[in-house]
Amino acid sequence: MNEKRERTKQQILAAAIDVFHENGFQRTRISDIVAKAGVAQGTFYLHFQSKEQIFHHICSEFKVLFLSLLDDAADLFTGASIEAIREKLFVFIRELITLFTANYKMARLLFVEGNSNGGQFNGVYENIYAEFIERIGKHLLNGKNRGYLAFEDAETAATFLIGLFDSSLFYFMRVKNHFNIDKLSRRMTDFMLNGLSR
Amino acid sequence: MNEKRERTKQQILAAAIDVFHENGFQRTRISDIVAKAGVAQGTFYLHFQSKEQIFHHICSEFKVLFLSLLDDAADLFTGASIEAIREKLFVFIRELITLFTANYKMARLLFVEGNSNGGQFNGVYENIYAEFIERIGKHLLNGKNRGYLAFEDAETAATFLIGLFDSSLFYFMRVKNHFNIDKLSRRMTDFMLNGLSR
Amino acid sequence: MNEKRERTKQQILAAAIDVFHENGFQRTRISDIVAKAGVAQGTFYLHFQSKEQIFHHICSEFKVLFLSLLDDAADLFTGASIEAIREKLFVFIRELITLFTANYKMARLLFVEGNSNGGQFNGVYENIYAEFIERIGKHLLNGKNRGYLAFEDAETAATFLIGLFDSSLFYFMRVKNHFNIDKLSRRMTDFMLNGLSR
Amino acid sequence: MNEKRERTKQQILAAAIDVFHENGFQRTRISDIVAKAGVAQGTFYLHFQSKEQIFHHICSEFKVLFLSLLDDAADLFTGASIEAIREKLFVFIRELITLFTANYKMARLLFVEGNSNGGQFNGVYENIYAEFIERIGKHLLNGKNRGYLAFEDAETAATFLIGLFDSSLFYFMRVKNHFNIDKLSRRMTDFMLNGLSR
DNA sequence: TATGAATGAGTTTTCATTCAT
DNA sequence: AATGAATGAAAACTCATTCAT
Repeated sequence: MNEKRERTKQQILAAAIDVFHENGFQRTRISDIVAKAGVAQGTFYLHFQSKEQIFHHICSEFKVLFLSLLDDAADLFTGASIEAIREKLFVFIRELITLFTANYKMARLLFVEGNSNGGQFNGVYENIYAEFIERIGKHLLNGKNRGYLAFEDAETAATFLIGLFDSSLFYFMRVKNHFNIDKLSRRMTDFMLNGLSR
Repeated sequence: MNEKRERTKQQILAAAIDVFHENGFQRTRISDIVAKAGVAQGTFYLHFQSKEQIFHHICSEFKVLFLSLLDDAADLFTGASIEAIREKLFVFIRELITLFTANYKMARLLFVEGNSNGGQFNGVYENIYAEFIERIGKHLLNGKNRGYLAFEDAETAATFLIGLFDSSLFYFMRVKNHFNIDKLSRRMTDFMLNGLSR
Repeated sequence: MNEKRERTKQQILAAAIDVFHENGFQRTRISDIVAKAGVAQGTFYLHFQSKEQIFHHICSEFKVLFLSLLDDAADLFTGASIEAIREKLFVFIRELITLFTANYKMARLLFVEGNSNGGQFNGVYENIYAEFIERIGKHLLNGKNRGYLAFEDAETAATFLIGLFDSSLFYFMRVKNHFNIDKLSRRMTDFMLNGLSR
Repeated sequence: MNEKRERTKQQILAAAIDVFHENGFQRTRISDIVAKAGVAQGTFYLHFQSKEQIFHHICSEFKVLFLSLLDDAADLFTGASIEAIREKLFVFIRELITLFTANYKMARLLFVEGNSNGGQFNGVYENIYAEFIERIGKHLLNGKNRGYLAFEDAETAATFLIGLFDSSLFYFMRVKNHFNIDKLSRRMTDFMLNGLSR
């Protein structure tokens, strides 16, 4: 019984991600979600309180995945040599890209849809973006202190890296059906490390 | 007479930019716009055909400003020396940032709001973004051919530059009340050129 | 087994009386009733056919108690002396008030909730009210024929007595936490008999 | 223009009184009101905020009429003789009955519908009922002090009078198509004054 | 040209009732 | 007999757009 309930909830979630991605938050109707999920209108409200709430739920789900990846990157820009650092950064970026591509729709909901819409979901977005920048900024300082990196201001540098990462990644995911993750990760890594060298 | 009409239209446009920026496209009501503009509900439709149309109008207005700047940058990455290129790039970026900050709300409507919302305005956005990438990509090839720049794929490199530019610029405009345009332009220029060096 | 079933039904009934009284018929949800009764949603429909039906059931339950009291009052206003009549009336009124206070919520559902709500339950209410007036009217005629009472029209007089009784009793039950039943019965009796004297 | 707006509002109000009276508050739909008023659904919301609000509005309208009648009765039970008092009371009751019959539907909404519905509108009802009782109670004390009336407790006596008045009046208005206002007023007056004599 | 009252289609949400377990 | 998940019809309310003045 409980298992079936959970299955229904997952159906609704999956359908919601799809139609939110397709039509945007505002333009998707609950009726779109339930139609795609194959359940009745009222069933939606057994599992979620409102359209807003399910959107938050989806964003939070991706946020957890994303932040756990950030946690694993604690010693980014800390290594025995610039080549060791390059390798670590490459692995990290590849993991990030893999996460984003595997959850493209969710990622886009949080990072793009969440960023617009006149403040309605800016809380979630700004919160996670600030976290992203702060952590990368800290790691960058490590690299600078060890003499591997050169930049004037950590926040600015972090913003450059992250901006480059998210904006171009979403571009590729949007316009290319498939792209070589390894190659893109490598190019990003090189561009970033070059950008932060003297 | 005609002058008064024009003034009314400008009032509506200015109000629309404000409330679109504040509440997002979907959540702004025509009644919000006309209230802020100080005109009657019906007056809106004497000047614009629909909510969609005024949004497009605003985006187009910024698009014109933006593309004319791009036109001026025809010989970007073409110069007598790397330092000459650096200076040209710096000037170009500073002009871009100046344009974006002077028209922050319009810029954000086009680049952020236009990017989300499930395809409703993706036409405008994707169109201008593609143009941006294509032109920068061409300029980059010039720079590569002359031996000033090193990268494997022009589209990828252009995407990096533009992603870095727009994503981080919007971040600064959103979270900082004021920031030093010169300094930011300089740092971006350096980061970009370093990123594109061997 | 059958005993347990009956207990469940009583739980639902008790809960229904409470929440109907608290929120009114329309505003109580079946989910409120079952929540208070501590049973599942579906269980309600094993015992009652609908929300209307349980409301009717409750009203009928009180109606039975009420009419049996009326039956006992067959020889009201029939007595050896005005003082004997006064005593009989006093006892009758006291019994009525006792019944109403002991079943305040049910009484209010029938007499107040049943009187409003645009005809939905007016059948039950009007039926019992008409019965009330008719019987009291008949008793009053007895009293008049024997020369104990004076009034022009029995229906009018009965309406006065009953109106006075029900309206003021509900007022006291609503605004006073406790009140002296004996005293109120005595005052009502005196007021009524005085009102019906020359 | 403004006049037409007002006319529309009055149409909606009249329709609302009708359908509230016919179906009760909960069971009337906005669509019923606007259908009867001959306007569109949205027009309702140009004039009233919600179903609750228009109900309050209607009750308040009657409340004003009612309280102004109460104001005029300041010297009730104050007179040169019991017969003078009887005449004053008769006039007052006749005015009240006239007001109630002329505005039967509104009166019933406030005094009956407002009394039930599980507390949703009890505020309005209880407020006006308490006012009624308090004022009549004060007048009664005057009559008692001058030796014209006899009763133990003014609140109880007032409650009797008012209960008799409202409950029986609504009964007559409900079951009789027409009734003689003068005759009913006279009978009520006599019953009340007799009821309050030794 | 400007006004603002009116329109009515469209969407969310609620909740009595059903039914598989 | 009891459960509680699922249903879907019904209703309030919003708001872009129209149109008479």
